[in-house]
Amino acid sequence: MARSSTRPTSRDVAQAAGVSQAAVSLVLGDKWRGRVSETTAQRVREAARELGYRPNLAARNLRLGRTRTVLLVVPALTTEFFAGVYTGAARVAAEHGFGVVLYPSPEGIGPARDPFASAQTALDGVLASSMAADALTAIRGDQLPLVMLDSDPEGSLGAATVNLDIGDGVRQVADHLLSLGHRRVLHLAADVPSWTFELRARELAARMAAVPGTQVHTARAPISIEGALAATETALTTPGPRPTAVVCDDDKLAAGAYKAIRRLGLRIPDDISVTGLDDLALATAIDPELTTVRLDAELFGERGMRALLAVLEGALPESGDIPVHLVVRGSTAPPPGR
Amino acid sequence: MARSSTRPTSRDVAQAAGVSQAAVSLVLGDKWRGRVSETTAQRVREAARELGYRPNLAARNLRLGRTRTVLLVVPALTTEFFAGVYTGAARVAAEHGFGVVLYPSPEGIGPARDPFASAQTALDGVLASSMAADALTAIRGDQLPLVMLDSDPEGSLGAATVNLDIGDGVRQVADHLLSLGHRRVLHLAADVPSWTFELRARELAARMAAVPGTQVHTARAPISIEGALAATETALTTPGPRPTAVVCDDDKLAAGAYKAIRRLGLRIPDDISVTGLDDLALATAIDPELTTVRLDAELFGERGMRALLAVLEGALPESGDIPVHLVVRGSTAPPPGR
DNA sequence: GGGAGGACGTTATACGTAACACGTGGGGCG
DNA sequence: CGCCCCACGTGTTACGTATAACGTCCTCCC
Repeated sequence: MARSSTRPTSRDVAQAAGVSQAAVSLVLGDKWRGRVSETTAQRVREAARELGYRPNLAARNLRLGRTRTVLLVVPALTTEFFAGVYTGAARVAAEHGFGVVLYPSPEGIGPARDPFASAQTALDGVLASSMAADALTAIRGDQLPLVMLDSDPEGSLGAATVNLDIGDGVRQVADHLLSLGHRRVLHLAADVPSWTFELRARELAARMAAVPGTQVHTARAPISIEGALAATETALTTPGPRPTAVVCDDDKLAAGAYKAIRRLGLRIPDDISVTGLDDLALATAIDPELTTVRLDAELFGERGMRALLAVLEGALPESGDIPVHLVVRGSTAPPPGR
Repeated sequence: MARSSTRPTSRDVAQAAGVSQAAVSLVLGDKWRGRVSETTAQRVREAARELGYRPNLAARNLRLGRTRTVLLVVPALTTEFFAGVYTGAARVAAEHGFGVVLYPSPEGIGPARDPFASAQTALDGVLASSMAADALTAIRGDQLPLVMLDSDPEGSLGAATVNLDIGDGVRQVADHLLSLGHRRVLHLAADVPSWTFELRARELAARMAAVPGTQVHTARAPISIEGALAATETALTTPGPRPTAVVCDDDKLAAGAYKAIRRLGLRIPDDISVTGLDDLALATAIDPELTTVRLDAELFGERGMRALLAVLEGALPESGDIPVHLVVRGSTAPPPGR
């Protein structure tokens, strides 16, 4: 119990199982056929699981002089293109027992920083987006210092959290539309179970409800242009008074909404206003340019990293949400007949 | 000389400098103030440089029980948003002497694969995009097995290369426009010194020249919507007969061209056709949808990785360019008056 | 009944680095 | 003149793992 502060080694496992360290290595390395009895192997595996043993990769790499790891150098991370490159490469690598580590040649970080400085690996800590939920259990298993990005403060596993003030962004959108005179709004929501999207729905509904006579209908769509197109088209052709504005959970959904609206022969923003959230390049590529909420992703990353570094030093991370700002462009206007 | 096949260790450096291994560690670790004379330190640094010494990170990490490396978990790599997150995080981390390794929670790679399997680090090999040129010198310094992605076969440092058949893509674009009847074309070129962009210009010019009476003018723009907008507007308002088609080096440039054309009061494709290259989500978000060349990024990644694995096994990598396909959408039509 | 060999493990070692704990002269100071 | 301490290093160790090289029994067969 006294040594619970340090990670268990194969020697600890050996002691717990009453065997030598070598035996542990053999069993866990799957090299024990005919060298260790089934029952002993069982006992070793049990002990390893109980102690939460994870091999020290630095030691293994040193011993083997090999890492089964490959570096993928890409020009930057800003392109969807290289996202696909990574996906394909990682799949094949995984099939061969290799890992892939990304080194996105950073534009903001001085010229030609040594790629290998980024690869010292085995980890000191983790900065995790709450949307990568399935990876979190594995992370917690390692008891590594953890900082969450944009996570439900209640459900963040006790880890420190850095959040964008998305709730305020949604309120800004609502206020903007209300002040233009909109009262019937369609919320095009991302069909993804995530705290951040629930927050958006909640805040939008609450803010609109503060003004008498407002209505918010909701349509759900997967985060893709086609999905948003279909959902929007369905929602806008439903009988009853048509919404005068569509509030989208992100810019990509808004791009889909544009296509649906255009397909119905309506004009943006004359017949119907549209808002997004993210302020991607996409927002200014489409016509008219999209009124949206700008999220300062770089600042978000900076703050997250600062928090993690603070945790690593035993200090208390800076708190407070990161402010976001509404960017008004050409996709919003007063509702027709006003 | 005989041991030139294996990487030099700090002990090799020590021997070359006529000091102990400990001294080397002190000098290179910058902990020698008042412990080692300036002249001796000089000698050690000299020897290290001469031997091309690089510390073994696995050994260092093992010794220190610490890695100064942090993991950033993101939902996927497909969002520009998290690209910004990475940039900001990496900048701050670098300021603190930390590296960042990306673990893009892979959608295609089975559920919740252990993030730490990807982090075995120190590298066996490198898969490098030719666009990350500034990083390449550092890579070569380590003599790691290397496979280049989309690189000039002549200038790839002797490394194996996996290429998309961009040249053929450009030829398909040219043939498409020619068969529609276009004869005056504006080439909106990426203002980036890179083999792949030179190739596009060369192939386009060659293919168009095969038909008598064709003209290709060139405008250069940085790869951004605003840059492309400005360059296109300038090019289209130049005196003389206006081009009937704009061939863009990628989809983002095409989005900028759209805005310039619209600003000039022209219609796509009635007055002028536009083509892109990449087939990003952007291509179907804009109106009309963009005729472009689809690059199979995932396949590209797969082929690259396969090649690298082959090199690591001492085998000969599969050769042959990866085919690409023209996707005809609504942005191209016969030229006006035809 | 004796030796060979399989079943089951163990002991010992090396990977390359960082840093603690020691030397060892020589010069300054009392 | 004697002592101490500083300048300049060196010897040694440990980090945690994988694996080669050894034991032991016990069984089985001649």
